Amino acid sequence: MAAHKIPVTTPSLAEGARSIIDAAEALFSEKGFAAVSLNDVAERAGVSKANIFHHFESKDGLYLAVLRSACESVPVIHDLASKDTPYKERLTTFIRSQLENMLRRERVSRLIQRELFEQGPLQAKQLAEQVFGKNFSYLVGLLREGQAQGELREDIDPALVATLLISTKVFFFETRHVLRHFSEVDFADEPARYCDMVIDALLMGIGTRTQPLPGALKLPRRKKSKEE
Amino acid sequence: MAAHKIPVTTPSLAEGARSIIDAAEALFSEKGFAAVSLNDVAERAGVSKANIFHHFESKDGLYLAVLRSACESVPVIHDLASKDTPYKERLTTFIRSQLENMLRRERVSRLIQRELFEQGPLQAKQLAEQVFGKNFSYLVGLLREGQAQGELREDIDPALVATLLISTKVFFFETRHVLRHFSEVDFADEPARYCDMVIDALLMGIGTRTQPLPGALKLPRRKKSKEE
DNA sequence: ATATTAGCTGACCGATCGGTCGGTCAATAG
DNA sequence: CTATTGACCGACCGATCGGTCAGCTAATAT
Repeated sequence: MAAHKIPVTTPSLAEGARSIIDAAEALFSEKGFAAVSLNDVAERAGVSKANIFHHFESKDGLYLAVLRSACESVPVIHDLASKDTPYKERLTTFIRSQLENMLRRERVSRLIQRELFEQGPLQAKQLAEQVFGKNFSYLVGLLREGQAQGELREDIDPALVATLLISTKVFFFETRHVLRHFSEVDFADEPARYCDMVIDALLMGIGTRTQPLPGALKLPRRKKSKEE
Repeated sequence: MAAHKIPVTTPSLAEGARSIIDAAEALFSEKGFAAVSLNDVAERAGVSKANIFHHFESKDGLYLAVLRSACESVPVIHDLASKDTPYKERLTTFIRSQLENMLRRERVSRLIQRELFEQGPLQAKQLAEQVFGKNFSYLVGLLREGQAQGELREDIDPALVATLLISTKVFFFETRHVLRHFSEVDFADEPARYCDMVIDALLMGIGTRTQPLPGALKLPRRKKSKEE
């Protein structure tokens, strides 16, 4: 009886403000900041435009709030498996779940991604960079661990591999609709398989084995060269 | 005497129109379509706003013209070396020159990239996809060649590797200013070295060699596993 | 010499932009 | 009961938006 019809006027974030943020998030992530008018937001949220200014001080303020909410909602990447899980599997699971998260929460991802690529109001950019950086650093750590366990080449920069993996993930997310049109591509709708293939190629290498030593770096391998 | 003071009223594309396209290209690539007003464009081009409508039928028309000019200006990727050049070198040169081109022509690149990521006025998107697709297909061909010559694993999808390489290149271009802030990254200002490292890692693989056969695919490699 | 055309402009248009203001309404506090 | 407060709204503001229009000028065609 005590808890069956609470009016709940202010459920932690006004409810009214939430509907505005939701609407704004959808619109901003679709069309970008400049292309969205506050009339659009108000209409979509089902409130008056004046109400937006009651909850947020300006359009920029609203955008910042939206981005803040988006960044908070990005799931923190957690260590996924025990140490004795095969390293390749750990890496695959990690990348896979990251890509899956991006695809599942497309609006948020696009929002952050755009902020990363374009130059926005500094404060917003810092938010996005923070999320991205956390992601990046964790992956670098995971790769270092792989090196320490002797499963990854020691002579390779973990930051490079992290960049490579993340770029692959982001690029897939951003261009899968374009890739779908290409006759050469058959993985545009299979993110999991895509991740598997990428990690497989990266771990094994795409080159046929001609030199056994993994330590050989940079020396210009020349084979079947007729010159000189 | 015959060719030293020609008035050249219409040097193939109006000159006036060119200055408008130049200004628009700069602004659109910086801030995106919606955030640029025709007043900005007119001011930057040093013409009246009405003059823009004399040369182009609308803001969308101007944007399309800008994008068209940008796409045309993208250098066609040409076969770079003779067949007996070491394959790794050919690949490296190719990716390097592509990234260098992107960096050198930043405005154009950003314009096309944005069109690829965001959804624009269909016609514009098709233009960008065409440029991207040409790029992509050529790279796939180059990789197939590598397979035929026996320098690349046969059991790997060339389209996957092409996606991986292009994503790497694009991602570097888009986020180098962000990467620069990361303590783990020391290659944010060295595109050429970055390309070398990526190709090295990709060709050799980042994993330590545990199974000699390049034909072995997908079987879950387990080493030092205590389970079971 | 005259008509036509292209390049270009300032003045102007209705619509929409981000933002303000005065006020209504319901809930809570005293 | 009244006072206060926060959520909410319609009406409105000046500025700017994309776009139009009448007209000027200089080159070309006839």
